[in-house]
Amino acid sequence: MKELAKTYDPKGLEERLYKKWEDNGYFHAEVDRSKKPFTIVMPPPNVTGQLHMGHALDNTMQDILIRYKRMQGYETLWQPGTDHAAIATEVKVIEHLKDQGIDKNDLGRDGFLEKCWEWKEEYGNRIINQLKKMGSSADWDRERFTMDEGCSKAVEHVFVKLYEEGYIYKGKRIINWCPVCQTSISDAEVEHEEQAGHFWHMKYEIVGEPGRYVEFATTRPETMLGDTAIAVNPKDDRYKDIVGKTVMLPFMNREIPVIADEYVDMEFGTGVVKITPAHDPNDFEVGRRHDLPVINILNDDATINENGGEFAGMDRYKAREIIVKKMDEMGLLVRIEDHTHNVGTHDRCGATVEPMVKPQWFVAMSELRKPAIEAIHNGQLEFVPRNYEKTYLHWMENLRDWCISRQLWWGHRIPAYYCDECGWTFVGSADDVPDVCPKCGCTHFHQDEDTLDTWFSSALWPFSTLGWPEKTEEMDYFYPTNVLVTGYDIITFWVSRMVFSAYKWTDKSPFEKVLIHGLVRDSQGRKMSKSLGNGIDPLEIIENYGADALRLTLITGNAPGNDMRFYNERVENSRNFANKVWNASRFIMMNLADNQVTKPAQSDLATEDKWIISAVNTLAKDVTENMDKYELGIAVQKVYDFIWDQFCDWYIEIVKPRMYSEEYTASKNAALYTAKTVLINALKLLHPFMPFITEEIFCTLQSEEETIMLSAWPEYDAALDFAADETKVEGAKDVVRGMRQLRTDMDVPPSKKAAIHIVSEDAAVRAMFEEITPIFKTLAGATEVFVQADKAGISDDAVSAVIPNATLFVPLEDLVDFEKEKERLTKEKEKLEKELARSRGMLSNEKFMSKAPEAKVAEERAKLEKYEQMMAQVEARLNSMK
RNA sequence: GGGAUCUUAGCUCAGCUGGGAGAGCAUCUGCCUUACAAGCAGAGGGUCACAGGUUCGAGCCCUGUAGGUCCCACCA
Repeated sequence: MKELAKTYDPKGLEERLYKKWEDNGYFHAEVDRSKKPFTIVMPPPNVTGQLHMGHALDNTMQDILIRYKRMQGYETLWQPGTDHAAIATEVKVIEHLKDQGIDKNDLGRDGFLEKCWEWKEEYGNRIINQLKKMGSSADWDRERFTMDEGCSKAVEHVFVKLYEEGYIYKGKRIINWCPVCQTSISDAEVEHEEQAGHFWHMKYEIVGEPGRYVEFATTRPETMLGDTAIAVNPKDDRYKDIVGKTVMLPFMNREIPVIADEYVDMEFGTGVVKITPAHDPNDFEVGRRHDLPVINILNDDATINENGGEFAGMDRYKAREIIVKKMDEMGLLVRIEDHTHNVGTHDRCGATVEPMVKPQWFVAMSELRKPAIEAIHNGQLEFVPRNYEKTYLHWMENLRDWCISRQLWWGHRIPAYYCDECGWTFVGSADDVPDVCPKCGCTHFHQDEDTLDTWFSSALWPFSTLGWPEKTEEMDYFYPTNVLVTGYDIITFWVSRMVFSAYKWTDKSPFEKVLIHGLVRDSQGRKMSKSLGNGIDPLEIIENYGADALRLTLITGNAPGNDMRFYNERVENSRNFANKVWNASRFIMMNLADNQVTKPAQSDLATEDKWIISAVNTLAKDVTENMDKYELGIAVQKVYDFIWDQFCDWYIEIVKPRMYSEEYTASKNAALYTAKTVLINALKLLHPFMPFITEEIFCTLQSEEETIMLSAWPEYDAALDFAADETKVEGAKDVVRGMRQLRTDMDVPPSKKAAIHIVSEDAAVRAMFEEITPIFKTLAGATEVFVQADKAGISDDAVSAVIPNATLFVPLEDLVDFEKEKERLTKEKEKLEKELARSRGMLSNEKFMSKAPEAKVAEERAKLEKYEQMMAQVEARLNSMK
């Protein structure tokens, strides 16, 4: 067997093992009807993105689930791919071109797209390679891209169908416009941020009644240039008489009507609102109700356009300043109030969004969302944790139509074609565009300039990646997928849209569960961001500590849906654990050496052997349960505790003398066999979380040809349940701890002496004591252990029999501080009293007795009996000390 | 304004359907014991935010209060 280094060094090893896995095709999934499928579709990272902690967490969780299910014998497909990330990529490419002194518009559409594809070729594999460094066992043979041929076909198919069925329409509606990116954006892409601003109280003069004014307040004075009405509440008596009259709009010298609309809140401000249908979503609605003209006063870059009269060409904020000044000069500015209000900003660039009226493409949501809402109510779709269902439902229920057109070049171009002459519209694939316009007979068509929102293609991801709309074997076998793992931040962007799309096109939910995780924050709880420069690079962590340590850190101590803080001390602990596993394995391998270990007869197994076998058996059951409930953090914590606290700190220590035996005895064989098998099972349970180190050790123990990846997940085996031995060893541990404590208190050197205090008259307890004596001998320096039989309990002879090598007996009273002991016993008594009350309470409770399973009742009875015994002993001891 | 969520050890956080308060880090003590000092054996430290309620029993369930975080939302 090969020698292992003294400390675990993941460098080189991870790369080597990953290559082995990939070369052997272990990640690859095929349609195999003899097996049950398990599918996860990977949230596609931005094609030109870089791995950050969010990806690291997301992918680790998915990889854990996939590896777990794979070991359980499922045909596991982890479907990977990348997203073209329309605006994110386009912005990057534009910046890159700018550095070279090239302007996007000079290149033209085709030239620019060529650059984008070049960019994609150059960086497209970067993030994939980074995901591989994490150990991700995705089926890379099936890697997809949202703009590859198949996905693009799916997108076109969906667009055309939705259009034909009337769900997609083109309309002049108010949309969010980003003046910096020069494109429309959807509601979900707008972030509202509170900003300090002003409330400008101004007034317009009523036409025909010189000297009479209507006062109102606004946060955006410049929009007055596009005002087409003044509105009051119809119930507002203050203004009843002016409804129907007109007021004079300064600068523009336009008469605009005073209208009455329920939208106006009488309590707020002066109860009067200026109406600018072109630049406010509410005003737009009001305008529609009253058939008001829509006057757009802004250019695409948010400067005032020719409709703004004398202000044309000015920046929006400059215009605001001057308008306020002039209004003041005209005596139309009443006062200025400080006011904080919510301003919409573009989540990509941070620019203040301007509501604008533009022709855009929309998806009508009111019908499509229905099954997606119903899915939660009928349980076809479940979130983990459940409370995110509320977020999802709330969003779904309050949804407006989805603006899907973007004024970008990088993306799926809208498959709509217009006749050059008459504007007749054809929606369909390029090949089907008619040669002659059926309306005017002209033969020239041009395609819509806009592209689709990047989430339009993402919405189809769970099935477009499996070949849909073609009828594929994959679609039939792997779909619907089992679980989607993603952050709560994109439930609205992505999850909701996948769900309604899936119901529309496949008639079912795209996944059974959505496992939600939180954000990875820095050590101070801040979001990791480029601008703060507080991002921790996962690759750097991998370089310094290894991928396993990173993965463990991301999963430990984190509950689904909760944010987590990331800092190096936590990774160090994970790294230390990896080292612990490494060294424990190394120890076992050293002792295995050239010995031919054989399966021992059950009679050769020592108490501690059965204990640890039983413990790992129970562990497998518990961990499996946690995994099935997606409690990954709890699952790995249990494995961690088992390996470190039970297996290393107790089992290996207990068993050392047996292993050191020169002669190859049955006892040594049993210890080696037990250690090895328990280690292998523990490694398997750990493998989904820490794939590399477990594979390396597994292969060293077994053979290079094998892989832990495809080994069978440990299953609970009732035949390996040795509850009695677990109890014995747990008892022995208690006594050993007590001895250590006593020694510390007495300041006795470890090799000198110790004491065991037996408080039992029970022959069975004495027998058990005898059985576990080797443990005391090992862990407490046996040959010089001092034992004092309790006065009420065992005779000195009995003790001698138990520890034949004991050389000296010292009366306990000489070792123990009498007062301290009394204090301890009193506390013990109090504790026991509480326990007794609890136990008696439970057993006398009707509900508990009638509902609790029998085993639980029996357990409680046993406990009560035990407590009663202990109580009697404590009381006897206390009395004897008086 | 609506909704969600959190408050547990000095710090960061677990705690699954109510049934003996936990981990890591930090602190302190003693150990280089032939797997591991990236280690071992221990210790200290918590009115589980506060106040009520349900229960034999509450960190967990209910109500209220205080404070924090996040999401959604058109108050001009």
